[in-house]
Amino acid sequence: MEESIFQPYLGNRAIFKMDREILRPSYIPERLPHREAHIGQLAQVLVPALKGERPSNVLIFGKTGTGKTAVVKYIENEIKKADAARLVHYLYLNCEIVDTPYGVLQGIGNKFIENFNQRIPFTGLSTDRVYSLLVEKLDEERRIVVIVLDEIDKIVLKSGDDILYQLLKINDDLSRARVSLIGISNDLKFTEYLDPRVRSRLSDEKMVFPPYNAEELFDILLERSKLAFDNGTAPDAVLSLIAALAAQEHGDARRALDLLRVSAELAERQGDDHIGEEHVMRAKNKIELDTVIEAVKSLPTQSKLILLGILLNEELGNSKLTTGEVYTTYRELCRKTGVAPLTQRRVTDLISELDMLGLVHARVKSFGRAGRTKEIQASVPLLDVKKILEKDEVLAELRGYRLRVQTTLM
DNA sequence: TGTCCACTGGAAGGGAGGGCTT
DNA sequence: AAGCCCTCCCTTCCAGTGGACA
Repeated sequence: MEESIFQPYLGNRAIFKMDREILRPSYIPERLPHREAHIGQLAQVLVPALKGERPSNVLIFGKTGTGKTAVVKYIENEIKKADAARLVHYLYLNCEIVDTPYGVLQGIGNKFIENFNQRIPFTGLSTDRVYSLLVEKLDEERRIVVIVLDEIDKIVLKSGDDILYQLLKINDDLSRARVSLIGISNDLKFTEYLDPRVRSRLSDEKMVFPPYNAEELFDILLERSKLAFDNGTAPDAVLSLIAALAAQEHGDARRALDLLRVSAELAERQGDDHIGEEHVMRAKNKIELDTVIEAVKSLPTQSKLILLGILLNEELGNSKLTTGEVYTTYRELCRKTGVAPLTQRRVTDLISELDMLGLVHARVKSFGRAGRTKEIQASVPLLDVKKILEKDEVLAELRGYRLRVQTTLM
């Protein structure tokens, strides 16, 4: 056999029995422990579709990693297996990715157009045109169309509920096809932002997915590790530890599975034949740091400048800042790098975005006579993140830069 | 009790960049 | 080529505000 640089790492101690995809959250297993009841409930709602009747609309609530998407995908597979599957079109759209009215209509429409040349373009048409095209396509056949809108709260937040209103009354414009909606939301209060008409139509049926507790997470992990590993690779004690850690993070099964997968990868890389608690702890740190680093890397330059400004202040022992201070520093960094500065209004929004990404803590606080403003504090490891920021071409010239001492007094 | 600071965050709108239609 | 349309990223403008201090 030929020598290969991969040779030493191939073969001998493969810790994964099969494909490691099994431990990715996107993998849909044969059984979803502790979600049997939800599957049953949703199946019951959707069963009319198999008889050619329009099912009720459904609204599903639950925090991240509570199995919402998994259940919905599971049902999709089941429907495809059924005899009447031809009549039923089940399509899934993530509104965090397609987050504009135009995008949603275009996305749905294109699932019904096989001919590439006739596809709806991603821009150029008016939304009304796209809607008409969609109606026309849907109505070509007698069929039931179930549209799953995952992260439906995201689109409402961004573009309002007009698009939902339009989709909810699309049946009035159809003569042969029928459309049902399944909305999935992380945010329990999301219906408060909806127009009452939209709210009542959308939530014919409601389902709530509670977070998993530690025992339930343990069962999920056990089930998956049986598929992914040989006996003894992932001891119960390790699975319990992972379950306990993930239970603290609001019962997020996705976190639990990621933790198990990364732990296994670390063990494998180290040449161990089973996962130990130390792998889990290292995996936890690795995941946390990787998440932050990924988020920082993909920030636009302006946001990077803002974040760097906050970190440079922290370096000087100035860890709690006001919007004004952040903006002053930001202006200084813009001058140094020759970047055209944005207005303070815009920077306020970018700071809020950093907050939502979890890279900084920002909350409004009143200092009485001294005004009312955000109190901003970095929540990332200073040195690691600084190093990442300095890799950006524009920020590179700020390497080693120290802030001019502020004129503000203690 | 009222004042007043330093913003906050909504609203409206502009204009660049994508691309369709005629 | 001219005329539209949608989205993104920003700017301009501004009424509103929590609470320390006088």
